[in-house]
Amino acid sequence: MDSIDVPEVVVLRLPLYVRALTQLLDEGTEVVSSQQLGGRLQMTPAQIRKDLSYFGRFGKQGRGYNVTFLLRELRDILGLNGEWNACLIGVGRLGRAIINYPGFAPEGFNIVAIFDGDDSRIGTTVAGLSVQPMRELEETVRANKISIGIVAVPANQAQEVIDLLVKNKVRGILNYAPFAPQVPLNIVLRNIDPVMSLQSMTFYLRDDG
Amino acid sequence: MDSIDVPEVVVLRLPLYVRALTQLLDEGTEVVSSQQLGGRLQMTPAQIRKDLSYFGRFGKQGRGYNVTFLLRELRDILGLNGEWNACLIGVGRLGRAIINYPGFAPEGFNIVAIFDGDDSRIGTTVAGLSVQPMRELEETVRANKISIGIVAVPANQAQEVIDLLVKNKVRGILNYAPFAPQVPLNIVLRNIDPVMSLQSMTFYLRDDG
DNA sequence: TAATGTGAAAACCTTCACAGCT
DNA sequence: AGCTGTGAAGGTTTTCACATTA
Repeated sequence: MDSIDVPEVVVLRLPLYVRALTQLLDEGTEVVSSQQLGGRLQMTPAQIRKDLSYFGRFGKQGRGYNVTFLLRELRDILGLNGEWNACLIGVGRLGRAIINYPGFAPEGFNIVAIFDGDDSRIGTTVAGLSVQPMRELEETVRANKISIGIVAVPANQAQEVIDLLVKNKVRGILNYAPFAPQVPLNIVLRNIDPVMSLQSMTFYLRDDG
Repeated sequence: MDSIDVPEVVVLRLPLYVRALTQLLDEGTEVVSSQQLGGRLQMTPAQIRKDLSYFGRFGKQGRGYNVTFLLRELRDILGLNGEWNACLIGVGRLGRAIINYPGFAPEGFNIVAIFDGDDSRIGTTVAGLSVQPMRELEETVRANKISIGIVAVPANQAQEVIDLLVKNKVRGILNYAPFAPQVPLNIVLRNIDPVMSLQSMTFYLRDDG
């Protein structure tokens, strides 16, 4: 393998390209140049070409990129052509919003099990799934080949939930709890934290910025 | 002013420090070193010291940082010691989840008005606020000094909503719609996009990563 | 002694600019 | 003629390492 040396920032941008290309496809565009793509995404054509060059040569000189082809390649690189099983931990207000979010499934992310530490919620049904107790996590993760854990418990319980996921070989964690998790180096962590987003935004909004 | 030259990455990390310091304060810790803080946040002590040095000299050699003091300073730098008024556009499932999210208000972010383009929703009440039609946005934004717009409409309507916010002098936009918005340079945009987070995560989860 | 604050060095990332292909 | 792919240049960010100070 030679994908060892792709900068992480580049990987973070690939989904953006996937988005833009999907939209272009919907619009019926067959070919796109780095110039045009850059226009949509507000980035330089050179950056797009350089990013793509880490993975291969997808364009045609003088012409640009075939949208369908590039899209398939990028989805392949990101591992998006299969399905991913995820579990959700925490079925409070936030957790229920997450499980009802209609954006995951069409992209191949399936929440196949839900857990909660609160006994009164065990056995209730949310979005067609029965809420399971935490002690069933190990078995369920294994049986369902769950590789992603979505954490939607209160901040003060989130670290122990994350530790449990890690112990059970869940390597990808999407954390919605507003705190800074500690995870081993081999775990892929993504935080969804709107308050933090706002807190850095205000720096630029103060007085006149 | 001399804050002109603070790298954006640094500003993006400040809220993380705010988080960690708040937690330390809760735990009763009075003084913290860059070493300890780095341990919690999984970053190097040098980076923390360098980041802070853009804004002033907050520590004491041989000792570390006074938690209360540093927290207040950082909140000041970020403009978090006052209140911020925001409006929400889109009161579908996602919008309702956002307005019911209990994390905003304690941090000084108040959603004071909600809008929707769908006539059937106008006048209904969500979380104590009456849903207003889009045409009232201009007046409401002005009257309530709204500086942040939270966008929770479907992707295909999001650009026009953002254009409208921009036209009405809303300079900060928190976008939940899964697409790549185009905004003028002076607008501060933050995207909340869990699917994109997952799509870059899977790159590292494929085969053995 | 212990930890900050900071120039300088190293690493990393973006942009340039152009050869080469269609 | 037009656009890609890419070394090299330029710029930015991180890390190092140490003088300095409580």
